[in-house]
Amino acid sequence: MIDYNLSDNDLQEMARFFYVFSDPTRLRIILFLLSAENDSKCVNFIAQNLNFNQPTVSQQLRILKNAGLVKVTRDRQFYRYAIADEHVKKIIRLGAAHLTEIKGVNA
Amino acid sequence: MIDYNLSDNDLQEMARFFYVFSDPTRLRIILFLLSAENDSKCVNFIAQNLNFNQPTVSQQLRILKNAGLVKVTRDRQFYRYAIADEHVKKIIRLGAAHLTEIKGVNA
DNA sequence: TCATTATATTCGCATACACGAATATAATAA
DNA sequence: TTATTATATTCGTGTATGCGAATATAATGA
Repeated sequence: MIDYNLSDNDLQEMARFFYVFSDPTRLRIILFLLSAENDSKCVNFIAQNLNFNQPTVSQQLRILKNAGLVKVTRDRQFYRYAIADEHVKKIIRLGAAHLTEIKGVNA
Repeated sequence: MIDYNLSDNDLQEMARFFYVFSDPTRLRIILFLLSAENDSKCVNFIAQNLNFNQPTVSQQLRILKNAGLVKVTRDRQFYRYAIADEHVKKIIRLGAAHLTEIKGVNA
């Protein structure tokens, strides 16, 4: 089922994929985008709602875009971002499951 | 289903969880441990098979242990490591799925 | 006890990263 | 055209990280 002999290249790509989810700021943005998956959100809206600086949001969205996890649509002078990969939700669910498990053990 | 309002603390823990999977060396070790899940493997065996230095393997195993993803058992002077969290396999499968999807798009 | 083996730990270094200030770009509006 | 708005990009800085050399620790064996 699992390929245990991935190439160095594949391994690097996989690591790069998980890297995207290894930062709290990016996770916060991802969760925000997931929270209303239907309507995409522009940069300043995200920044204001999550209390981040605009460049911070812009930079993290670029990382998400390069990883193919968000898609951008242009609406006049706005860039609207939305989650583009269905794996994102699954990954977040796994992360949350791990969280509750850890918590359950310590509680 | 998904909690979109996680605390900063939870977010940090989740990020820390995904961070573990964001390095090719750690992924290689994880895959190797998963490849024969039943018998746990000692450090030098892993190092020799994967062609890594012993301290490198030791350090990465410590990260995996601190994250609660591997368990250690002592066998004489050997420390034997094995995957301890069932989420690991699911995460790897998701990463592999993302890989093949990316490849499929570019092929 | 002394040597060997297995593993962990420390340390230094090169690299990657996140972020905010400043700036650039681009579209809209007056 | 000029001002404003939205976003991207650049740059500097502090911090985290991975790794290998060297060393420490601990168990076994002679």
